[in-house]
Amino acid sequence: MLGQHLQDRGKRGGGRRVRGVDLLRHLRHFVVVARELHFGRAAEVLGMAQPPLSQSIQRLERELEVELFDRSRRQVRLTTAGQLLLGEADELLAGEQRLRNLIRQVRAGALGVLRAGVPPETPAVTLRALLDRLAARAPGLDVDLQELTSAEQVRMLGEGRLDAGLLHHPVEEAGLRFGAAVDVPLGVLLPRASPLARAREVDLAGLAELDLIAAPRATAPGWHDHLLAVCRRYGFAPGRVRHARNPEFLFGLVLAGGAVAIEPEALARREPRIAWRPIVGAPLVKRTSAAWPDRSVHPAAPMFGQLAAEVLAAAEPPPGPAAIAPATRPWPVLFEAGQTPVG
Amino acid sequence: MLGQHLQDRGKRGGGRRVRGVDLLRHLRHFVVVARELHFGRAAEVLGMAQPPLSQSIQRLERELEVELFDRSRRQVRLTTAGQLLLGEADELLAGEQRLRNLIRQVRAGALGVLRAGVPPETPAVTLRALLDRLAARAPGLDVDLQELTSAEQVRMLGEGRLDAGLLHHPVEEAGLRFGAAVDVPLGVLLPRASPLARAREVDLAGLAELDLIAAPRATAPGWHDHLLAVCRRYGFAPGRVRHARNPEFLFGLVLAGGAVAIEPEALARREPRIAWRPIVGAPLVKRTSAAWPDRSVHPAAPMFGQLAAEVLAAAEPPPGPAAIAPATRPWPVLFEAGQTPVG
DNA sequence: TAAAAATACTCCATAGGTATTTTAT
DNA sequence: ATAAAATACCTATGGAGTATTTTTA
Repeated sequence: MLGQHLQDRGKRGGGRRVRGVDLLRHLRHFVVVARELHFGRAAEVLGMAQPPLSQSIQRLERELEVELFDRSRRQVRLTTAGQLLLGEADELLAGEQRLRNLIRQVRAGALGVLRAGVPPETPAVTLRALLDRLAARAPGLDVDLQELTSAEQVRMLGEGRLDAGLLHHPVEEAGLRFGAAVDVPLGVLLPRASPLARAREVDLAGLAELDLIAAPRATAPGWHDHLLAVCRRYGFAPGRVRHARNPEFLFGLVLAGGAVAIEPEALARREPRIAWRPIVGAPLVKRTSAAWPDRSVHPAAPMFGQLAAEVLAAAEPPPGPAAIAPATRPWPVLFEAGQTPVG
Repeated sequence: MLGQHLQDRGKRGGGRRVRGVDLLRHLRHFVVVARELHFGRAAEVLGMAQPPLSQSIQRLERELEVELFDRSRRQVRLTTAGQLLLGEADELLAGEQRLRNLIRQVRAGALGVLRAGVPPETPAVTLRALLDRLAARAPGLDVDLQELTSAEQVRMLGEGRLDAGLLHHPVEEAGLRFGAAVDVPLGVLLPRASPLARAREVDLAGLAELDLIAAPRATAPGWHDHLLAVCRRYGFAPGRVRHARNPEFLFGLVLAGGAVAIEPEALARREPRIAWRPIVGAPLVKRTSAAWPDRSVHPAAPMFGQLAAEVLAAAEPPPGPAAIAPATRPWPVLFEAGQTPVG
């Protein structure tokens, strides 16, 4: 059996595929033919002769085991399979361009500075962990971390004055891409002395007539609207909304009585006189994720997003590993009988 | 100049690249080496010998003109560039899998049925146009169009009982992907006889004390909350929200007086006794886009999304071509000095 | 019969294999 | 001294070229 290349030539169910084809090259050919619907012109566009282009498409069709064009008539037409492939092929080729652009930017380690925003309430340990991990993963990258509200980050990302941000959802802005999100369950902050603090859980409807303490709407408008909408829906229509820009003032308002805040448990731990109680039915979570612009992406922005998600998830141990949001990668592989070609 | 292969061999700024490399193959190699951090083991995983793997990585490094690994010590380490490439490479390879899965599903034209949802208020002409285009682009595809509210669609998409939907934003649901969105400006529906209808535009604050007519919240919770939040912010706190499930009842409530609806202009055209007036500052648009599940994507779902966006945009002629939402493709190429490799 | 795609063949560089050398611990 | 990667060299095949044939409107 030495040196015997075992090439079972069974046509279906194990085609021999000794080496496979250069898929990206063939797809580049395919999209041009699909656009021109004429092999001769397409070959001209591609700067090659017509016969090898015909062969290239044939190879692709054999590789994918599907007919892409209908050449039964004089006019070439796309088959349904071809139509569907065209969309995916465009995406894949765009992905190749993204990758090459990324590398071009990063060449020679000239990463420069990543201007990144984090929410103002981020604890120092989280910042520290984030900076440490960035330094470990991308030596040579300078990180300019700034404390900014979600609204400020959205604005600065749009203006190109920020490369990446860590912000609170929902954000309706177009032109942004988001990394993995982390959901943190919210509860009610009460004075320990409050009668409401005696229960293990608090019902939002039971807060009626109290004021609500929240960051000013301009800080994160999407979140602010969502918070109020959910409160109202569950029967808590706050008499007034009191604005607190920092935790200290917020604690002061809570301790003064007559008002509650709805925040993550971690925040309450900073002030021993304040109790945190989950909300019945857990209707509110704060979703945080990294964001960066659609275009002119800083090469390290997605890495920042991934590390930020890891750090946030680690800072929120209680619900176990389930706290991490659905998609670690924005575009996961479809898990459907997919064998991984590996040669 | 006949047949003269012009191959300038300048090392930088135009490397000769007679044929280029099979990027996907090399990236498959790269990700395994990056995972194992050991060429020998990686070669074993890949089912190949170590020397060609070393060469493969070297070729990739030459192709991208960047160092990916630090082999100066006995332990192989990723460089910063390698770290960054790893993320993009994973995505690109995931894209390849998506593409191959798509083709596998579509092989032999066995597309089956696309179960698609559309909003109940969709006009018949729009439905007709959508079905016609789908039939043209994907002969052999059966489309099962159902009129469903946004909330129903989200639920059914999650349960796998729907392949694609056309729904109203915002939708916070995880596990969904969205196609191109279309924004339709909203205005106020008033009885023609109303004094408010005399002005060219209506100020939301001027509606105070009126009731608001809207679909029940359960129809599209995200949209409902957004609508009320914006109304309140602009000084229109409706005394009551009256629920109308269909246009006829909505018209009836408007004509009865004492209540207004906030809807697209197209809706108002169905009832001559009702006037449509834009809102000062145009603070409200209805954003509609197709959605489909993250995983187990029906092969025709993205095509449905694209066609739906085209049809919706065409049905909304006034603002010209600018009505189409930002990203036609979810992940556009970065336009940054990117030359398209075309050979 | 004419335009257009497919086939037949030739050539070369990439991608893989085996044997051996270099390097860092 | 040894594990591990790099280098040297060989082979085969995919991808592109030119010349020619087949096909359909």
